[in-house]
Amino acid sequence: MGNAYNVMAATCPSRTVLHRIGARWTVFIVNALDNRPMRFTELKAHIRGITPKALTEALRAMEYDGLISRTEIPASPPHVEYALTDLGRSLLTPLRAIREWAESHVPDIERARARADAQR
Amino acid sequence: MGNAYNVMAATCPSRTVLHRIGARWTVFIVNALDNRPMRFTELKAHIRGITPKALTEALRAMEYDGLISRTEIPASPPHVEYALTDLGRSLLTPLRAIREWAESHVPDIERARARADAQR
DNA sequence: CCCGGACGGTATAGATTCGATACCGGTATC
DNA sequence: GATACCGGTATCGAATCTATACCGTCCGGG
Repeated sequence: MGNAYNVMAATCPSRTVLHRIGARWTVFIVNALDNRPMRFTELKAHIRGITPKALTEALRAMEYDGLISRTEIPASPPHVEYALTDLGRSLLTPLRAIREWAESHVPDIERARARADAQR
Repeated sequence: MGNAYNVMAATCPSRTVLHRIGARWTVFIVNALDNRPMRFTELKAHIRGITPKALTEALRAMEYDGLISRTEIPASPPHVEYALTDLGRSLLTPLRAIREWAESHVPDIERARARADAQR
């Protein structure tokens, strides 16, 4: 059956969805939460180079879209846990594929860039 | 075998690769060039809402990275054709998956957003 | 020869987002 | 009481993206 949505259409709602998936840190967060929930500082340590502001914004946005859940745990000391929702977990396969493509094609891209640089 | 690259490392070159894949228009362009080369204006018409500047920049960047090729065809009238390279074609499968995820999960995301909005 | 249109872009300005850095309130531990 | 960790905010300047207007080349028609 055909799909009701088409990202190529300027005003299609799938555009905003795609925009969120493609946002700077989404792929990192989904991959990081792959096999267990994590706390804020844990995520920050795991995803090297992310600033707390960027992490906060990404987590809030993903929570808003139902990709992750934020749970305050009233233990002592209290802390916060972020976890993938079912919806977020369904993103895991495609985003893991993206991550793997990136990691496995670094030499190809670097070769292409070097060739392009040399051409001038 | 383990991978030599890891996107979670702050300075890993795979970061720049991932950044390019995740750039605003890459997924659109790769999907558009799926089964045939296209000309500039054709791409612009196909990817609704993209500005010529954004398209130019995205195409240049993707050419630099070896994902697409740009060919000036000296016919009459002369024109320009953009096509996926082998490397670009290898991105097709993961990026098509992303597109399909976006198109098929619109209702889920919209429900989540509505629920979050209602909560306040 | 001149006009108009299609093609493949540039130029410029404004809005938006991003990153770096510093700071902060609450809780627990020493 | 001092110190440290957690989960963030605040602020500001730099980089990026969008909208809009414009442009040179080539071509076909009149």
